[in-house]
Amino acid sequence: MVYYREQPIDQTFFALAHPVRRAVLERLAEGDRTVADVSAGLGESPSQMTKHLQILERAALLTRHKVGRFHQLHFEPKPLEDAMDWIIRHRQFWESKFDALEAYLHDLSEGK
Amino acid sequence: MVYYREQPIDQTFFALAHPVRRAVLERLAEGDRTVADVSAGLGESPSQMTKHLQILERAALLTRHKVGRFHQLHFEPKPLEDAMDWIIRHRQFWESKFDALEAYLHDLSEGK
DNA sequence: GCCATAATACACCAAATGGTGTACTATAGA
DNA sequence: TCTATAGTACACCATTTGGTGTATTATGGC
Repeated sequence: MVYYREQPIDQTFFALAHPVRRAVLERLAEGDRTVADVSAGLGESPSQMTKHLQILERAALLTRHKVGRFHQLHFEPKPLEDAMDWIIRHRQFWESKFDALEAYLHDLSEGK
Repeated sequence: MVYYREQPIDQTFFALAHPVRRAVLERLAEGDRTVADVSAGLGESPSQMTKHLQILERAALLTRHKVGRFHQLHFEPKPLEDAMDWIIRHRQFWESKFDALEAYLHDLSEGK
């Protein structure tokens, strides 16, 4: 039975809350990779990588299809869109971001 | 000693991974509120709300200043900007989303 | 069949989270 | 001062996570 993080967006935000899992997504955003490929240089044990990948899979941020011994991992952007939608819906936040953009454009137009 | 979630953005994404904490932020985005105000109707015990608020505070998503017995909670958008920046940096994702965002901004500017 | 490799499964542990209940601190108001 | 209220602190528990090491499954190449 699953007790915590019942909503899909809970899973999404939680999956993003670890630097190794974000690094995996960054690599997958460039194209499909095997488990060994996305693991390279991250300093994680194979067992721990399996767990990270399961958390990303549970969040529907990646899917996989097996080719022989290899698992080809595929990035799925949909949950990320939903996460971003939640953030964007905070208009007060968005407006403060808009002001910064406006100021940037203003400075740009004055050649600063 | 703190073992997990050392990076600020880890704290941010983790803080967003619970529906009650997101509900608190949604209320605070409308203006400063007391603890009782943001807790109303969420079905959480006072103790648990204290913990949720500490997680949001640790993520720098809220600050507080005390007025008599009341804690005025204040929404801080900066970590949310950083979280959004991380998502945006995934160009593959961003391109698929760009059209929708553009339409959203257009609607916003027309007061819809 | 035999061996190497890709990846997961399982057992184990420390630490953090989600949640409850009770006690405590601080302040407002009568 | 007495009492009610706002909010936190603390103790306690089950579950999950982060992490390690070892075993197992599956496939490919010889």
